[in-house]
Amino acid sequence: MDERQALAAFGALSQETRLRVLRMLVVAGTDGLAAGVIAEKADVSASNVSFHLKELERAGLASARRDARSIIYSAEYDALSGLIRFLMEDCCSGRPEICSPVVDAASCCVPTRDIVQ
Amino acid sequence: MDERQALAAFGALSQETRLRVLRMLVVAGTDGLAAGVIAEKADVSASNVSFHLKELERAGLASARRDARSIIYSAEYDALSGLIRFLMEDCCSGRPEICSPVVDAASCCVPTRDIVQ
DNA sequence: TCCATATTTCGATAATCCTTGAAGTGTTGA
DNA sequence: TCAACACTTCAAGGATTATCGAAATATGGA
Repeated sequence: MDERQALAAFGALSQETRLRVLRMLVVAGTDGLAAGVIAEKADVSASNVSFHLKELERAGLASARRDARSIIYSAEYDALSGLIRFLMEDCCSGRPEICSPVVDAASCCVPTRDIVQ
Repeated sequence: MDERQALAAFGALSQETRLRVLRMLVVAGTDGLAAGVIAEKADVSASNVSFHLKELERAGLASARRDARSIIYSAEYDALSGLIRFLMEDCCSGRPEICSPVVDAASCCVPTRDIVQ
């Protein structure tokens, strides 16, 4: 992830509806969610959710595929973890001790003793 | 870090000058940098850098203190790591396997075997 | 084929954000 | 106290972003 992509991603996440939608998509997993379902869950109009989904897509944080009449959106996990790594590079550069709380938080996901190398 | 703070932080980081300035501050460490130095490094006008520094401050990502004629800005590491944790919660919620690349990246900072508890 | 469904695109408007230069505030040293 | 310095604030303008409703596109079923 370069600066350009990071800027786009931060921009995408800086809007309330979009942040909520992305979180929905993350929870929904690889199955994704139809645009209509997202609109309903987020309580916004069809055209508005479409606008925001496009923004998330443009930023690389979501992707779309058609399924019959619906268009299914899903989170781009690689982009999300790339963004986290981008932030961590900032955070850690020159100051390794800063990141330990983050690493602690990460340990909720993957037991630290299982990380090899 | 709640949604409100995260939105503000993402907004702050979604602008090129601000992202660069924050990275400078992170590298500069707790000593921080004077506004004038930042302006020069970032190649923007005094009033413009002041505007962006205020935004970073408002988002909780930087703080200011006066030192003689200068105003010294420094990165708020807690906010930064809070933001990373916020993103990780999103990323991991329901999908623990996603975070492993992030944890790998984190291991560059703190040797995983040193994390106790 | 025709209609209903699901979503996107468009055009207009409102809102927010960024930039600039000029004026203002606080600090130091002569 | 006055001038220079370091920075901030202000007001105005331009640029980008968000929202809305209406019209357009694509799909599936009767």
